[in-house]
Amino acid sequence: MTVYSISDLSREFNVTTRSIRYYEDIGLLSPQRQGQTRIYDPSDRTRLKLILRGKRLGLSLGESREIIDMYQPGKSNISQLKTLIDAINNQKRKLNQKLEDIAKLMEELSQAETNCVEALKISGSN
Amino acid sequence: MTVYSISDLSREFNVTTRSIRYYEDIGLLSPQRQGQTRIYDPSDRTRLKLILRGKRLGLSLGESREIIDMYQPGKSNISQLKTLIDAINNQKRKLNQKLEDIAKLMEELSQAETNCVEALKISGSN
DNA sequence: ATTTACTTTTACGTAAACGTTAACTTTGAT
DNA sequence: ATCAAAGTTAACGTTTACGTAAAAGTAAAT
Repeated sequence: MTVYSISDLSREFNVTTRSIRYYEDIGLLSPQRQGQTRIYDPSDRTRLKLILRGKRLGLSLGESREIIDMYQPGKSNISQLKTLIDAINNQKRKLNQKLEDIAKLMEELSQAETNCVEALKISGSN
Repeated sequence: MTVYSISDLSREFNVTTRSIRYYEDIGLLSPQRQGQTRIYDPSDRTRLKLILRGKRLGLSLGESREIIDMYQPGKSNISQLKTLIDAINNQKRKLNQKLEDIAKLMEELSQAETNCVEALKISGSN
């Protein structure tokens, strides 16, 4: 069974140990302890990965928490499940908006790049 | 020539006037004045739209500024143009990372949704 | 044994991006 | 004329997500 120290994860994902402990403070992680020392297992590592992916997408830690919680429905009754499905579709809508935004930005950047290249040509250099 | 008041834009894009004035404070907008009152033209409106799109993508206001600046190369010499092209491609790389992240998240959410629907079926309801 | 590297808790500090009064002016409507 | 709605500046407050010591425990290596 693989385990990780806090600096293992810190190095692998290029985050400070301060951040990792902070994620624990707000309940996003809860590693085992060996005495005082934190011991992370693969599932902790996965959660951290999800948190960081969320960050890259501009999610707040709170939003990431919501999404991560969607993966473990736990002991849910029917109305809870329905609520969850709604929440999931909500997230999907937001993500689709982001896809749209990215597509537009990409196109505009390509246009800007073309303009630059043209300007370079005109200036007669390479 | 169309112009907008601050509350016009506030309503249209669902941001507070405080935010719009803040964007001006940090130099992202610079509307004309009619006496004290701010008057926004279509290009101001476009810039605001770009800022807000950046926010949805999780960009900081500084990052949005950088990108917006890419659209008006201004009076640039050759080495500046080359630097700009590099910067553009850098942004594109980041955006591709985001696309990847979103694709994974989407898939996982779909999986989570399927699990929910299955759980609902098993519980015999609809 | 002691240096070195890693870990811990505690706590104050900080940058970004606004929120929230307050106190005041301007302007269109009645 | 005056009242309400919208605009202004100025300034302090707040939340999020950590940064940055400080002081101390632990474990492996020399």
